[in-house]
Amino acid sequence: MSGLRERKKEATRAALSWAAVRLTVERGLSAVKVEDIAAAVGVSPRTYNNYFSSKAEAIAFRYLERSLRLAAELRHGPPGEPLWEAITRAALRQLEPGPEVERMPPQEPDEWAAGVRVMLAEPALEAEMLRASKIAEKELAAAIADRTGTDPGSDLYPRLVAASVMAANNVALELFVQGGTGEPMEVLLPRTLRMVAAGLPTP
Amino acid sequence: MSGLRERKKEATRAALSWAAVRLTVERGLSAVKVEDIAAAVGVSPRTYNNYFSSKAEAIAFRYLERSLRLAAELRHGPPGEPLWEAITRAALRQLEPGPEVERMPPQEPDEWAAGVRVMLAEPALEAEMLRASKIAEKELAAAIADRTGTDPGSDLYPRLVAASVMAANNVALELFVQGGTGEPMEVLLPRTLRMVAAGLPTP
DNA sequence: CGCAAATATACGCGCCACGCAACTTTCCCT
DNA sequence: AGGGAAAGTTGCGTGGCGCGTATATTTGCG
Repeated sequence: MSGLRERKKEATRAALSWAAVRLTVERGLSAVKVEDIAAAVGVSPRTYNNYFSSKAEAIAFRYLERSLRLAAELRHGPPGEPLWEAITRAALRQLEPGPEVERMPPQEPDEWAAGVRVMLAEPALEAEMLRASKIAEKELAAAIADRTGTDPGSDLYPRLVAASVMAANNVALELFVQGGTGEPMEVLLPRTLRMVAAGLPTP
Repeated sequence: MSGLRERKKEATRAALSWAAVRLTVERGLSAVKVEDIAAAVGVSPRTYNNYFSSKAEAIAFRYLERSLRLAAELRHGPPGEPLWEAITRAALRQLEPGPEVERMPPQEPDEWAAGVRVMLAEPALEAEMLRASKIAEKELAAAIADRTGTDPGSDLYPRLVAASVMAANNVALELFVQGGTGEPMEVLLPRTLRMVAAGLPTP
């Protein structure tokens, strides 16, 4: 599992993904060629395609990884904890910056945030992010099914909870990057989760 | 709005979309070239690209249209109706086959259903369907905001409700096409909607 | 009936996903 | 430790696709 091979592979994948994000934020998606991303990491363009089958997939990979951590956290928590508390804790935990952030200190936070907004507006990106969401949702449904003793193949409950959690997550994230209110994710996310957990009666 | 021009355009778009679906169900996505779709409708390949920028988009268009009807139904219903009743009614209304179905009588329902399953398994398709979902979700959020007097730009409520409704819709649809239980959409959908509306406590 | 605008088509270019066949690196077993 | 198997990397080549541009054709409107 943690042989030299696997670790090197993951390092290359992360490097490619990160390079793709950085270049896209700097120049815009269409101005970045696959060749550029590969060159930035020091591999051949062909190798790039062994890791990611499109530019969008490389960029969305970072989001996918973070989303998958939600399900992983849920599995590794204390089994006795009430479901929704465990979910909220796992969701908050996923917000903590991973070890990859320290590699790229954002020197110009404002400019970078603007670039990210432009990046997320790309339709191709949007589709790939949603796909990542759905992959994570499947993992999450499996984890919830484990916890609640339901069957993800035939029961509605785990799927619905997983879908609702991702919905809450995405709504909070949207509102955050859109920056309407200045509230941080640590505030928005628990609020949306509480709302979907409690139900959504007309206010 | 309903000039000859517009209607012809919509007819061409629908024909292209439908041809794309039919050919894909018959042969599989990669075996269908854009040229084939254009030829089946009788327009040039370049014209095809004026309507849809990818094969996936053409296929997902039918799903998009149906999903958008949900928001439209919600707007055209009686304004006094309680929100969740209106939503449920609109969601069920959207299931009724549109006028386009009568044009293509499915001669072999079983074979066709199998083809649809294969089609939906394509990753590129999945991404496009999700994108369509999100477009519809935005419309739905706007409609809900109208009804409840909230602001879709800054309030969590309409976005969360819209996201939850689409989540319920998609979960029901997944379970239906996957065919685990033999229950029809008319049963699954109200159930998932009731669940997300009432909240999702641990069972 | 004729002009303006919108749409369809023809041509062409550059990018990109991917199969194939060598070559190199890592792993595992004795 | 060492050697063969397995996995990863790379170069080459190909076909399809997204799209810009220019031109022809059709529709809408006065």
